[in-house]
Amino acid sequence: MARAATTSDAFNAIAEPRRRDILEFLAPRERPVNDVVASLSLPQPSVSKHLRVLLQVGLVDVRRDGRHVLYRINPESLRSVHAWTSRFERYWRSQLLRVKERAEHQAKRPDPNTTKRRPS
Amino acid sequence: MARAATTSDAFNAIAEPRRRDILEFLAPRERPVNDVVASLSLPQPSVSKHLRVLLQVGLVDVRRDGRHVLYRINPESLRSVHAWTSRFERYWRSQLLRVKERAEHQAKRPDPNTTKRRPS
DNA sequence: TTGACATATTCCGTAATAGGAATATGATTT
DNA sequence: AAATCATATTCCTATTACGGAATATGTCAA
Repeated sequence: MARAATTSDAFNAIAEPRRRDILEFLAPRERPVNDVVASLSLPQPSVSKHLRVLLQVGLVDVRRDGRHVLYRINPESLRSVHAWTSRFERYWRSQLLRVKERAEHQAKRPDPNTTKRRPS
Repeated sequence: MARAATTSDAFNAIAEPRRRDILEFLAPRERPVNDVVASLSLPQPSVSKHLRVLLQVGLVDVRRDGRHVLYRINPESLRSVHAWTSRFERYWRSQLLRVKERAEHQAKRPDPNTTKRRPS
């Protein structure tokens, strides 16, 4: 059956690194396509195609202004991904805690490699 | 060049919904392959293949115990994805704020389409 | 209308997927 | 050693993605 379409959901859409770059670039404010092209040094057709994917999964919105087409992120669509990863937050937190505890035990018998040092 | 390999990073690996299901199942504690098979009702070879992908990107770890092979999540690897989406948190927060403000203005001049209604 | 600018679409080739079925490998028990 | 249990690998196929190049579409200006 092959891999799921990139347009099937946000998870598939953001698997492509360039699309993540585009989203980051659009985050602060809406931008015309050519700004993306210039900023990321990608061929214009490539950017248009990536934007289309992002649009189809609702990660960006568009509006036209004269001959410019302005894209902006729809951050709401990223919440699903954020929410999913958040389910694992407690696990990496407890993992960090274990690391921290180990470090504190170490502190009783200090490790020369870990002690403070100034740049010589 | 075709799509990036599913094994190239966590983003690509979790694009596959079954792999996300597997990670959720493994989250509480390590499990043998057959538990995953039984729990998710997937063919065993399919599970083994998915686990291999997850292993290659570091999303899970393994250890052998007799004839069982126990997989466990490595939540640390999901932090990168969480961290990336977090960069957009402030944007959806302000988006929510705008929605909330609109709602409060609406409250002053109630919209009949929005007012409460009981099923007739 | 013609031209210039901005963006989108199409066509092509290559590469890589996930699923299914069959089979191989590894470990344990009898 | 043979049978059994647990897991991994291989082979096959249909589908799809991405990049590049060329071209189409759309909008404004002169």
